[in-house]
Amino acid sequence: MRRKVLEFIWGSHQASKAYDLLDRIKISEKSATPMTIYRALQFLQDQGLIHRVETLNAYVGCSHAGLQHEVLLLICDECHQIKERSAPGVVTALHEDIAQSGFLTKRSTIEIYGTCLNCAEPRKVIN
Amino acid sequence: MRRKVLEFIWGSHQASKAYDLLDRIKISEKSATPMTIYRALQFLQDQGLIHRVETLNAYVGCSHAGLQHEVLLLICDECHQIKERSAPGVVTALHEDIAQSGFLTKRSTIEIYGTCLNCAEPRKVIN
DNA sequence: TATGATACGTTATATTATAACTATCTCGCC
DNA sequence: GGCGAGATAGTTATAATATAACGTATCATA
Repeated sequence: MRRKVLEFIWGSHQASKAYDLLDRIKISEKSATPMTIYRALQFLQDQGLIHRVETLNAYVGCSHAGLQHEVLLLICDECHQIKERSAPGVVTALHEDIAQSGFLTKRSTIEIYGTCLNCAEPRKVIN
Repeated sequence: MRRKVLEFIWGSHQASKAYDLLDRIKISEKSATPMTIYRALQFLQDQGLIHRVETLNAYVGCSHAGLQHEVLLLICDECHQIKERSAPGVVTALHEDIAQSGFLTKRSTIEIYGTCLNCAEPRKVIN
């Protein structure tokens, strides 16, 4: 079950919605309900295999599975593809900056919207 | 209506949930429904008077109303108070770093969880 | 064999948010 | 004064997202 959910999520560079996953899972697993999906999603998050995209109420595969890391998601407004970026330097700088105000960071959600390289320079692709 | 919603939100340093606001508004405005609240919230966001806390599905007053700014929320796990921090330097650095990979940032959501100064050093308060 | 842990099934419900249509109010303008 | 346009709010219904609570099957192993 969990594997199937993971495969669906990994099959897309866009974020997957829980109920869309449910619809797809139901084709082969007739007994699937929302619980089925949410349990799988919880498990996969616990294992660090997927991330939840908070701004979209959706889920995306983790590109650095296994490694502990700060999550920084770049979400393209045009193609809706999501890239996970590891920018430990800047993120650490951000945390240190925040620490100066006396706030002890435990975890952070950073989701950035804009235009990805492919969508910003379509000519490179067309010509 | 909008003013009342804003007052309720501003009356707390914690995030306000839409349906909690609804319950409170209903005391004086019997006709209030979810639409009432969500319309007010939308308006207040458009005016830059409040921010949505994506990780909590909740809303918090903006401490820099009127100014255009990157939003960076510090959320304390202990007291649940939320501080809005403007850290233009680091956030700009983050955007520039991301720009190097060819991604053009339009907007970002940054929500950081941890322990605030008051909760981290309770002795300062007690002694 | 008992038993405890794990994964999944099942039913119900909670929580968050929007669609679509209607009504009212205000204000400028003829 | 009366009319029309835009803004605000009322009303009804429903969509979308997520969890609670309890039941069942399987399996390793003490």
